[in-house]
Amino acid sequence: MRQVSSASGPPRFRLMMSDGRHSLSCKYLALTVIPFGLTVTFFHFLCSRRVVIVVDMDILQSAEEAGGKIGNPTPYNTGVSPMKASPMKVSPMKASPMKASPMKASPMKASPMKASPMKASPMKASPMKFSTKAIPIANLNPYQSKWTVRARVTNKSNIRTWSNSKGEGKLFSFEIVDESGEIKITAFNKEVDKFFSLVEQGKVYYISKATLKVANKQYTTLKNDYEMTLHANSSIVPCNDSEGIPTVHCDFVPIAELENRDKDAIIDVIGVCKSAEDVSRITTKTSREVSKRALNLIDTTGKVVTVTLWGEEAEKFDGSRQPVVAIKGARLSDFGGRSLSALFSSTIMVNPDIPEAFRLRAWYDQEGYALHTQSLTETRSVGAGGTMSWKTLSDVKSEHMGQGEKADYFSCVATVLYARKENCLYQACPSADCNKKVIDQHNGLYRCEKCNREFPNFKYRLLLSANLADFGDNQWVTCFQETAEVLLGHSAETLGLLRDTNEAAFDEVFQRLNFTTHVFKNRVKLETYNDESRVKVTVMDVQPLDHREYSRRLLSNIHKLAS
DNA sequence: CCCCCCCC
Repeated sequence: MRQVSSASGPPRFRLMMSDGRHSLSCKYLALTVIPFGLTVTFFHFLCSRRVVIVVDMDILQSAEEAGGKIGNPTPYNTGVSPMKASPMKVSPMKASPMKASPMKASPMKASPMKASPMKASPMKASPMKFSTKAIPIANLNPYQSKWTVRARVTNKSNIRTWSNSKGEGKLFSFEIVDESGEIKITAFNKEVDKFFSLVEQGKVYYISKATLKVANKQYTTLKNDYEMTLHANSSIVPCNDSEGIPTVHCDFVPIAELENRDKDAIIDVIGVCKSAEDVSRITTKTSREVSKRALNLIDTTGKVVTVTLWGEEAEKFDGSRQPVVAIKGARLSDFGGRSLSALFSSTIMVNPDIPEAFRLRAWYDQEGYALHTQSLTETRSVGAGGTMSWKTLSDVKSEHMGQGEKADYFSCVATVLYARKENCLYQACPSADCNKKVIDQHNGLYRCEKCNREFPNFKYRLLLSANLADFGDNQWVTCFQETAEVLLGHSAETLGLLRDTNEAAFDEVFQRLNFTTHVFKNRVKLETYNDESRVKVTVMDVQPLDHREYSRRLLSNIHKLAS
């Protein structure tokens, strides 16, 4: 943009713009800078070609820096330029006069150039025949064509491409809401170029001349029988008067309440992101790669729930400062008990400017952070989906655990009284994934019956029997490779070598294990061998004891017993 | 005209 005159009266500029595909050179543009000056981010102007142009203030600033002088801001409705009529007087903006609603400085994205609605603007096709009388969204139907709605964009998608037997192309969609209802709007191909950057989440627009069709209920959660498709003559014009147009409305469900909701329910949730996973890439069943990131949200109910974000949302999320996260339209899953998954149609708001968020922030910073929390989402559920619960060793017997069809699982805090070093190591088949014990052929070869092969070598594996005790009982358990390595603090390989070369050091490893306390996760199952049935307890996981957490749990148990 | 909402 270049300033071409700046006498008294509004400055005039020559405007040249490019969106990378089209370029436009307007003759002269009558600029009327409104009093809020540089704090205003967007202007809506009409140039001599009767094209609505949205100009970012940054452009004006860079124009100024580049040598142009913008001059003192003049009130928008003074000093009508040589263009005779003030642009505002003929523009659809009339219905929403800027003078009546000073725009707030808003942190909008600063690249209006990306896809400016120039050249191919709908305004050109039918200049200024814009009805300013908006009708409610709820009154829209496919049988009337002359309508305008005034509504707020609530959920704008990214641009997506498709390719199938019917062809290929790109599209984006968004949802709009007014006081009467909501509707989904989709733009394809050329309309993507035309409208994608104009349409901003949270902003209010006049929208007209789009095609209405019956919505496929299979794909929408919106309460409307119809949806819109934009076409070449469709018009979307920003409206600065958002009075009476609702903002995004959320019905937040307290996290503790999620336990009582049905699987697959679409709900709104808000919580402090207490912790978040790193982003990771997973491959879906249809072998597509996608990013995911799980967040743990806590609210004043003291309960935590895991929410999974996908794709770009997962990648860009920053949980490092424990932000308040609100999600509109997450889907409730029964994975791990109760968990949530963001959908493409979900709106994810980080530190939203709403009272609930401020309340949560204050609560968390003052007390929530210290709370001993309980998650609705049972992470790391070892075993076949069964939930882990805390048991004492006497519970194992008194509750007849492991006697049923399926195995039972439990966690316990227990102390190793004794671990058998005899036969704790065996010589296993060296091939990957086969841990079968090999038979020493005493000719330098080891035979694996499972693989039906002889190998010149073997690998050591651990099968450790240990006696665990807590305050009420004791229990023999079996630890296989991984858990035994954790308990003994050495790899099976090292232990095998130690046993064969330094028996004293080998004994010392076992001595050190005695009377150490850990958190054990176990599997209990009735096993029958040679017509003899007995309950076997297998250790699935060993973790160090978190004394703080353990004490809290004991206190909580005392509390329950006392009440 | 899309319609993907996934993973443990």
